[in-house]
Amino acid sequence: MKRKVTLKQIAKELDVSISTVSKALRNSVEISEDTKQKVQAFAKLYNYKPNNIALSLKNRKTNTIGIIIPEIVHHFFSKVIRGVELVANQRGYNVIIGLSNESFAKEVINMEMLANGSIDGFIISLSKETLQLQDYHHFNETINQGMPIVMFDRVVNEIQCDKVIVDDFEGAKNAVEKLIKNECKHIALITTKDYVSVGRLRTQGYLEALKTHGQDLKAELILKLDDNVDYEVNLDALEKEIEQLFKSNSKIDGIFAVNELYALTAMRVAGRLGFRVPDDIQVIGFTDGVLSKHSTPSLSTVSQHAQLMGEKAAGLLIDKLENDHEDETYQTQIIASELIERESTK
Amino acid sequence: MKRKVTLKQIAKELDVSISTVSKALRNSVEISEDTKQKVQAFAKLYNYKPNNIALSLKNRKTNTIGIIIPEIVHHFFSKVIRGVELVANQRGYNVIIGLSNESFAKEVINMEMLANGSIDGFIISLSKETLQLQDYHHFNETINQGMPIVMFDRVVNEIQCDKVIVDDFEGAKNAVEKLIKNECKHIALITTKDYVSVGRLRTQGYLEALKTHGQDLKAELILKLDDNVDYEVNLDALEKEIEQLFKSNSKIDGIFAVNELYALTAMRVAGRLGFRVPDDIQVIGFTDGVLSKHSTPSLSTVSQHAQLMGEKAAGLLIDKLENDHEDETYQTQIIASELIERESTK
DNA sequence: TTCCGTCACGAAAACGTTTTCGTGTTAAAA
DNA sequence: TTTTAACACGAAAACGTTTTCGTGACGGAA
Repeated sequence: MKRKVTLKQIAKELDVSISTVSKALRNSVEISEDTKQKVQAFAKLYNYKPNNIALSLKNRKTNTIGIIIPEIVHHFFSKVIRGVELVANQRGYNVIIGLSNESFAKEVINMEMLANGSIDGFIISLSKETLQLQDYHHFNETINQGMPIVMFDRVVNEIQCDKVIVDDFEGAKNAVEKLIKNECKHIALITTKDYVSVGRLRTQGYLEALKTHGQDLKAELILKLDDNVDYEVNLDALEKEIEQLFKSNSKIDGIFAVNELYALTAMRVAGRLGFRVPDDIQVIGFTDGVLSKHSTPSLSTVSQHAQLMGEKAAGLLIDKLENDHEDETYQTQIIASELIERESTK
Repeated sequence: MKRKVTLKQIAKELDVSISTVSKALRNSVEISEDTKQKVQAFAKLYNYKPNNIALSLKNRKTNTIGIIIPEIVHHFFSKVIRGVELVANQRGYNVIIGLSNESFAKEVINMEMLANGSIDGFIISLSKETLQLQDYHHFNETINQGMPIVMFDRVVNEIQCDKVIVDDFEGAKNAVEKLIKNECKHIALITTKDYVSVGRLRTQGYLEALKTHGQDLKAELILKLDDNVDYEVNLDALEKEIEQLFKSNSKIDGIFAVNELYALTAMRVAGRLGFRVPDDIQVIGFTDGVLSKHSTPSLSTVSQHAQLMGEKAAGLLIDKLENDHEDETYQTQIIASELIERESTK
């Protein structure tokens, strides 16, 4: 077992100073050709690679970015990570992940753990609990210490930083307009409670589309679900809620759901109740998920371009890092969503 | 913008030495109560936290583990990561990710990038290309330098290290036996080419089950797909292959597929060809996926307990790290798979 | 011969810690 | 009064780099 070789060891072996070795390896003009050759050959032989930690300490720069997300077993977030990793790698950065698990406390802990020198900057999507509590001190403190943050998807105005979001409002509006254009007269909305910013915006998009096209808003067509319930493990409850929606509104002919699971479950419940999709009821979801593509019928959906969001976020962060934060202005990049039409709409 | 405060700054401010500050903060008996109080109060006020990088350099221990996987937008792998992150966090470690994207070169690059001091050990699942090339030098070099590796799922005998695998053979055998018990007489296998170890083992499980129960093996019932084709983006091609399988074997009444996508697609194709699932054809997949649960009919499947695999892998790695690698023996932990019966089987 | 400039290299500081060892002061013991 | 021990603290090394600055040797110019 050969431990990694250091400059010091090379220096000793070759009977020169550490400085000489370092310079020789970096091809400094200060060092004679002879010595350079000798040192470089030796280094190659022993597969010398500079120690990253030492470099980080010296340069006060880790070339690592931290990404904190609520959940990783989630198509959207894993695609974002892929985007982040892609450009991070291209630009010589590593990616370290922290999962908040939708918990405020874990978000704070994770950030504190990483903020003490382990990384150069953060990419973050807020946990639901943080959104509820509206406690953003940990972000502001981090920013105050000179560590840049880029937020994506679940963002919040109270924090001054770069942001990457999808046009939730427009995306939802387009989706609902599509349903209207397809002659749906009674479009239901399945959404979350308002504290999740994206849910709120998508709800507003729905409202706006109705308003624009002169459909009146019927409160009984809106189902607001408690997003704290994990319907992924509690599917029955979700189905009951949706079934209730159908039963008290027999004329529903269109559904816009703010995420994939809601949309899919709505389709299934509709089918069970004897409705045909898309003939009787058309459905559009909001997501980057894998379910939409593979369900039968496949689900029309508003794609968020998650990977692109990750790429943009990483790009923004690294730009800021390499400009030495000199740019004190913050930008919000909006990624255009895209309506992907599949079998659940006409 | 207040930069993070260091020991040196505290020392200067309080007019004591750096050593004194360090000791005071660690509650050393060498320091008087008075001084301790003063220092600790000051540190708290300025929110002093030791710099991780400096600690890493000093202790030659980063408390970070690297996980290298072929793909992150994948239910199985993201669940593994969740498991890894869970126990890593519990035990005070961070997790840094590298994506090989199924490429040998990227796997090597990623490992080299991390092996130079950034992490204490690796958790890895091999890329397909690595499995094909059978070039494992980067693993052996890493291990030789004293950095422990734990492999999971896609492992290989040539590398001496701890491993965590699922009982692919048994899992497949059980699944096929379930089909046999449910009176399937013509069970087809949809699998990958043999270089992916897990595909090979599952295939063997299928063969073994047939043999045990006296069914003869019909080569035309086995569909070996080229796993290099990304059928996720090339669904049509996959459907065609499977359709071909059905058409040339009209008596198929059971299907065992080595992953979720194959199983799901088989169900869909079967449906299109007029077969009813599970009445005419029963289907079992192999996966930890989300598709199985939400498809209609929902898919019976062999669960791999991905998160548990991640937890075990992290546990093994950290154990080895904290025993100072003194334990020179390697173990292979086998996670029992579990047949989850849903609607696609009787 | 003297001076100066170039060449090739080494010493040392710095990044932020922890820890070992040394040392000056004070109080108690002889 | 002298010796000793406890106490409280500081200096310095170490982790592995990079970089600035200093310096001795040597050759050429004056």
